[in-house]
Amino acid sequence: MNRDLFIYDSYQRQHVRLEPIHDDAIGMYVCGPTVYSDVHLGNCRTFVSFDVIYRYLLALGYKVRYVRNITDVGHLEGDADEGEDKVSKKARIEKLEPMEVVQRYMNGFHHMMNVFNTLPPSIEPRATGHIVEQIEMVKKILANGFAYERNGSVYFNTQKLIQEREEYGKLSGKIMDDLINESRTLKNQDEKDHPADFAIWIKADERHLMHWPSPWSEGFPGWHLECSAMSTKYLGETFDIHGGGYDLKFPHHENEIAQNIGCFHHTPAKYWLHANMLLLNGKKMSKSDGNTISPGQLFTGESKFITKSYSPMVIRFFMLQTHYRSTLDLTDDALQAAEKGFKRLIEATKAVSNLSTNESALNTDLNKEIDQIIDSIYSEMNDDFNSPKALAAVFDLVTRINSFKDGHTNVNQLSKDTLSRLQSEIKIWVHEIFGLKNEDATTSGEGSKLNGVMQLLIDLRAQARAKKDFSTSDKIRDGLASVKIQLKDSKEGTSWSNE
RNA sequence: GGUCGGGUGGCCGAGCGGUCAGGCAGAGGUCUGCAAAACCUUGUACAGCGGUUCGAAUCCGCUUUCGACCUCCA
Repeated sequence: MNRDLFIYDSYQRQHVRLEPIHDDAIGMYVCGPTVYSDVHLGNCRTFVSFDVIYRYLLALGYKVRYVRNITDVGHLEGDADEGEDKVSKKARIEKLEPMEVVQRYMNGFHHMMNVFNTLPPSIEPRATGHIVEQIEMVKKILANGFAYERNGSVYFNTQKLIQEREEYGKLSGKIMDDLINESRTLKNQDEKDHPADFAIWIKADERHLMHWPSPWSEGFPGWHLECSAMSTKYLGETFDIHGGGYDLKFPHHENEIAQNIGCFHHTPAKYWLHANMLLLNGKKMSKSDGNTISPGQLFTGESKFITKSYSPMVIRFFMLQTHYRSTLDLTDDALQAAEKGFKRLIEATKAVSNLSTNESALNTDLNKEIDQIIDSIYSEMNDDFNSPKALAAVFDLVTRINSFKDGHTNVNQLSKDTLSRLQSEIKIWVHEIFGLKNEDATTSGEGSKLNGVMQLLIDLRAQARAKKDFSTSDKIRDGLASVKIQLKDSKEGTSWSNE
């Protein structure tokens, strides 16, 4: 197994070789969603990106513990620490229990992750289930002198961290002097010693529906604290990979690093990975100016930004055609192109199973070429999970498979070993690593019935064609076309596919 | 205003010092009863202006433009 994997670490700002802390096991923490509304399509891209990373690490034979949290308390509205808790607010407005809000949107999130065929994480901890751990962490940070209490709330002392460790701001590229000086004029009315300080425990006012007892007040944990507490609990004080969206770099990840240093005197993760944003027609998605589209709208086609509906796997394929660290521009044209490309990929993945060789025309050069292409898929992916390049190599195989299938290239040039490697590797890549599944219904019970019906029609049409009864054969083909089933004639007979 | 990251052919997107990205669309061809599918061949590119280099899409500087985060303003 080729584990010569290089990744781009946002913290060091360079490509580095992935060297896990423990030889065969990797701990990976990815910041999950705050469940106070429907999943955003941009979130889906982030989680699909990390899903492919997770799947690839598994394919390399690593034992991966993938922890992705659910934020169900503590994420406040607005920038400041005095905003209202997002979940709490939604619950108040809709007159629901906070946990009803959480459950509803968490279910929706899980459903969408399933629709996009992402693997569930190994552990999916919730912030509200780890209040005790968070309180313990606040105690430690206080004991270490990196936090102070004001009227029942506890704040992290960023200035002390800057002075003693020259650390705060490193991940996000903030300049410490700016953090010290520029923000000094703002919001002096609150109880923090310094505007850059942030709350790790917040005293609940009467509006807050969710609160817990603590040594400082009846309150709730700050948003950033949950990730520090839960990653430590499940992955240890130091683990391999910490991931999340680019927009979480500051303040969320920066504050997380601060908390871990304040508590354990070192940063939590060896490597930081950040997935880039999804744009719509060249602009960021924003609900306020209407430049937004939901996964549901994509699947139904009900949006002014698209001309038709697109299936989840087409969207997933579309996402994989771009590197996870690049912004991705969603447009109708691009989706249409992705749809056709995806279809060709899936058709070839199915067709490869039917190939067989008798080795009567062995061609060592060709066998070597196929082997090299397969190896290159791995080496492309080893370059910071370069899925677009890996896909390009897979398409090289697609062309060759189709050529064998049509008889343009003699399949008997292949050795049995090469063919079986080709057959298994393309399925590993398409289905297991890229997580793309065949969306045809042919594998289900109804599907196999349909297969029988289709075979009958194909046979009848073949008979008609043999008798040069083209009006009958065309009637069958056109009739099927009108229900979106396409017939494809080839030397080896007729096959069919949806759309 | 600050920090960081981008501007690649008709569209989306890799590449980041010298060699083919890839997908989709376009053109020509093969196969086919006709189609479709598939295969083969093929054109058009690196925001602009300077500089470094034997050689730059790739490095440096400036200009312009876009995005993210922060800030400001509301």
